[in-house]
Amino acid sequence: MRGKMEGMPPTLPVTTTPGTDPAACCDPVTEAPLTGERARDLARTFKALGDPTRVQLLSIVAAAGGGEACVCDLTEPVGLSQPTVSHHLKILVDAGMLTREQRGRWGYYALVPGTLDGLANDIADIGDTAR
Amino acid sequence: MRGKMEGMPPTLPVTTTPGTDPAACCDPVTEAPLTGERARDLARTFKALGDPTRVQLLSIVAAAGGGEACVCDLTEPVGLSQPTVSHHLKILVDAGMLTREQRGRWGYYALVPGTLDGLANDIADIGDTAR
DNA sequence: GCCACGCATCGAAGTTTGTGGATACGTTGA
DNA sequence: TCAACGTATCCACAAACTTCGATGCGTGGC
Repeated sequence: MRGKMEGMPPTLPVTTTPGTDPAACCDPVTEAPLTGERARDLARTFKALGDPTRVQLLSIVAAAGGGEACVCDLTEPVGLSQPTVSHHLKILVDAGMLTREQRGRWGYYALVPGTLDGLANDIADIGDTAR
Repeated sequence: MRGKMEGMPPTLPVTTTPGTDPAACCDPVTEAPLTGERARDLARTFKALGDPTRVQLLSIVAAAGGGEACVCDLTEPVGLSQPTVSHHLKILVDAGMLTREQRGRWGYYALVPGTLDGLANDIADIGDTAR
């Protein structure tokens, strides 16, 4: 399918480079937009942020004094059990957005410096492709 | 729990405002970081981007000539069936990141202008809270 | 009026995810 | 040495997600 040449594209301005087959319904992908691997990496990060609890945890850690927080200060704001909070924190650590450091009895979570800015840039880049 | 005052915070610089109970393991949340509702909204957007296929679709649409693409040009790059691609596109539309317009026989998908930049700013804001 | 086409929707199967109770592990204080 | 504490891990279960084949709906050409 998609190989017939009956209907022509209606009103499209067609910015395609001359010589391209005009039989398609619209311009095919002009430039390679994102490799599959890059898309997978980005999606992995987005999935880690795809839960309200984790977004909240991340922002709490970011807003905490000293830039770090322990689990005991995180369970109450999100209103979930301690195992569940630990689970979410592990996902954020595995995604490379938080670090965990054990000091004495407590485990402290802190933001990994560049990741949020880097992610913001990646998102803006996708938008810039459209121009 | 978390109300005992036995173990004291080890080496924390403690930037807390004086008068705060120093018995906690670390500074509690100093400033309200993100309302639950805001976190939910953000997470909803992130979840929409939490699939490699959707990230790829978004970037293909962004990179397409004219800033829009029809389903017939999207199924092949992602290597999935047409119903599945339609499903992913619907999720992106519901998330407010794409628009769908029917012109003649074809349905065209295009980026919603401000959303990606807005999302990039939101992410950067969370990071800015930390520092 | 009929058929071909592009695409959305429906139904179903398999997988992943969120959640909490129970429990194990390392640390601290007695 | 032992008990209490802070957390991570294990287990189980319900809910949500991804995927595709089948089907329905609107548009366009004959």
